[in-house]
Amino acid sequence: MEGSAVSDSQDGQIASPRRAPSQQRSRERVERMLAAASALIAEQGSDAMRMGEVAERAGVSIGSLYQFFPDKRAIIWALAERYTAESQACIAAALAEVNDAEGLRQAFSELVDIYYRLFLAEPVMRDIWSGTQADKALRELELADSRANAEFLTAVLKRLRPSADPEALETTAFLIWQMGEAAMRLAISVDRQEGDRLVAAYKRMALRELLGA
Amino acid sequence: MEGSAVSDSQDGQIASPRRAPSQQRSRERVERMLAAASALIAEQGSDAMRMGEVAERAGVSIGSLYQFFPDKRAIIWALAERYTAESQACIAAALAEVNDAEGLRQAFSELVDIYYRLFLAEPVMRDIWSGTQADKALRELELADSRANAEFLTAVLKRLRPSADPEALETTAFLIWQMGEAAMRLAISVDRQEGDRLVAAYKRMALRELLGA
DNA sequence: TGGCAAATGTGAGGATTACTCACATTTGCA
DNA sequence: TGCAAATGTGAGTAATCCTCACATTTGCCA
Repeated sequence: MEGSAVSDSQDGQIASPRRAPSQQRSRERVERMLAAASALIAEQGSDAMRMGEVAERAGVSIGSLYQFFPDKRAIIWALAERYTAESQACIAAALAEVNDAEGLRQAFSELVDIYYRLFLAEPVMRDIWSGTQADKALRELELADSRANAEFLTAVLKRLRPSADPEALETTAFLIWQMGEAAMRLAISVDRQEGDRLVAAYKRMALRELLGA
Repeated sequence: MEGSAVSDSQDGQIASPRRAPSQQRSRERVERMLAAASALIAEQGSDAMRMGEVAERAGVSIGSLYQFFPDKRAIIWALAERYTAESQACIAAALAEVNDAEGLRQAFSELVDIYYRLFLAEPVMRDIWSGTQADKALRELELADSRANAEFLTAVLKRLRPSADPEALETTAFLIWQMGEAAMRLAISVDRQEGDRLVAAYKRMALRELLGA
């Protein structure tokens, strides 16, 4: 029982694949399952997504689905993980080279715009991040992701303001990041015009905090 | 069929009592149902709350429960509505008399503290606001509540800065309010010390925005 | 190449739970 | 007192997640 590759989701813990697909065939099938889940979430939201429907659309049996995903949340979690990994790389790249205030202003402004467009365009991401508050495992993932992203920001701030209290900078960066996600969620849930204004206001506030020591 | 007091919850719409309790007896029973639900949510969270358990603990049958609440969400919604009504009155009172910058600073600071303590102390409120993102009806309620609260803040800002663009003030107030709720949710999901720092940082940022024109 | 263990595939059925409904009881009122 | 409306009941229905005993396929080695 030890040494098994199995890792079930329990309580609020992370739900990784029940069994890692080792053969080419199963890897392809798992991809089909994820694609089906993604499509269904885009159409109706993750809450309305039925496991039977995912299996049917992926052209596999319900048993196969559960061979690789211990439960429904695990599928959503797997999709969320992909998004976070992608966006984290993007964020790291955008902030890595920033060395002055003007650079930070530009990079941050661009990041906010990218995120906003992503939220507007990606129903799956939107849905998953919405459910983030209710699901413990997803919330952990989002918090971890947010901390990681905030760290890139902290690194920039430490470069720009070496004399400031590092802990305070960390708190500020983390808060700004989380508030950004809150602002985005808010922005996409009101009409487009108000959403744009809200994002612009957030950007202004965040930059004031980041730049105006 | 017209003129009935029935108002079922549909899709993402508001779920009000299926039938308004008109007799003393039923009013007391509805109170017991709400109390039972509240206790169960405090113990295990609204997701784990079972309708059968609510009925049992309230000492009524499952049928009686559904006589007054069209579905599970309606009970949660009813509890949420009480909280929002209470806190809105409190906020309105705190902001009504504010007429200068120093008054705003004090009133806002106090409000943030009150809210933070409330979030820390009230597991039910915490749980309900967490689920707010996933449930359409709850989200509507929270948005409406947030807009109402933001309006009190907007009124103050208009008094303090009569020459500013009113629409911009509204956007700012709404955003600050929503970010506050995000900051609170974040603060209670990390350890207490970091939570305190996050709330303090939020307060500082919000006040800078509110006061420093 | 044959054979075998491990990996993968299957879907009927178990278990849980929100919710319904046909019928019983209680209440307010003329 | 009688009766209609309000209220109360809980076994039963439906929907859905997930399991499990068994079938099939694959990789691998003698």
